[in-house]
Amino acid sequence: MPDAYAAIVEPVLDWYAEHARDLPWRRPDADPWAVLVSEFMLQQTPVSRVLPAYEAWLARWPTPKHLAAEEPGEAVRQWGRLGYPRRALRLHAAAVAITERHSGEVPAAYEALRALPGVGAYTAAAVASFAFRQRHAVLDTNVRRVLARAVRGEEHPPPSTTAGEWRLAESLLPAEPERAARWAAASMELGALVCTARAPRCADCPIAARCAWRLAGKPPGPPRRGQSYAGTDRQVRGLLLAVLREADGPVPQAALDAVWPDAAQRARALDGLVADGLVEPLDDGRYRLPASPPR
DNA sequence: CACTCGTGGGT
DNA sequence: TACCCAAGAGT
Repeated sequence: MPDAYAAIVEPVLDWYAEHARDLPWRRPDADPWAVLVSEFMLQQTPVSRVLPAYEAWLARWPTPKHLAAEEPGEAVRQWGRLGYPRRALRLHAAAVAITERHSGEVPAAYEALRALPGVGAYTAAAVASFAFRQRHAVLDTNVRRVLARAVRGEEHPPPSTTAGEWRLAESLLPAEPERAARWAAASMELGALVCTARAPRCADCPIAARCAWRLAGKPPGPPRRGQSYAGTDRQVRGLLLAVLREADGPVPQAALDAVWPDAAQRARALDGLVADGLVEPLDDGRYRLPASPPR
């Protein structure tokens, strides 16, 4: 494609300068720890629900060392109803690793970030880019959708990230690190605010004139199977963990039995929570949030 | 690679 | 109202 950079990157950067949201983790006082916390919370969770949880978390644990000194169960409790509570456990484990291996400072190197619990390719690139202003391809669901439409002419990106998507993202990366970091945030913001999954606002899009998908008449992509929830183990796990979160201390078996009628599924869900280290069984038959990290 | 893992708001 | 799906990671 001829000069995709000028056709895509520059208009999106200009658009971002006008339309960027004032999010707390983008402000100058957001240090690398704050950025890391925001990225954990934003994994599969909308911004609007993260905002209050982010503020409360950092008020309680302003540095990795503060969190590392706590029991992991306290992280799970503070996580509240953000969903996917294993993230809380991994964020706690990351704080421990940062304290032990990096003197309590969030590392700047991509590989060191990637080695932290709960930090995958996206989060490592995002923290290196947003907190340390480095040059990395930051490929989240928003960017993948923007590129799928604007460049590939398809409504949705593939189910899982492909090598081709990474190649494309890297080919568009501005040479200057600061500019690359701004592009990362800008392309995500465009996907979040304009090039949305459901009802894209093409009239407000800075690259609509060159968007391959729009120019092709917005052909609908193949149907994608939705994630079912009602009646699954995930729902039962959520109900069980909610009881433990809201209790002050250990909870008797009967309190957990009350949340779901199917005893077999209930047992399977509870076993899963124990296996994940989210719940600790006591010798007296009661259960509690974990007091010590799983080794 | 396919599957699992929470929760709640938007359409 | 019933879906759809949201700054993914780990297995």
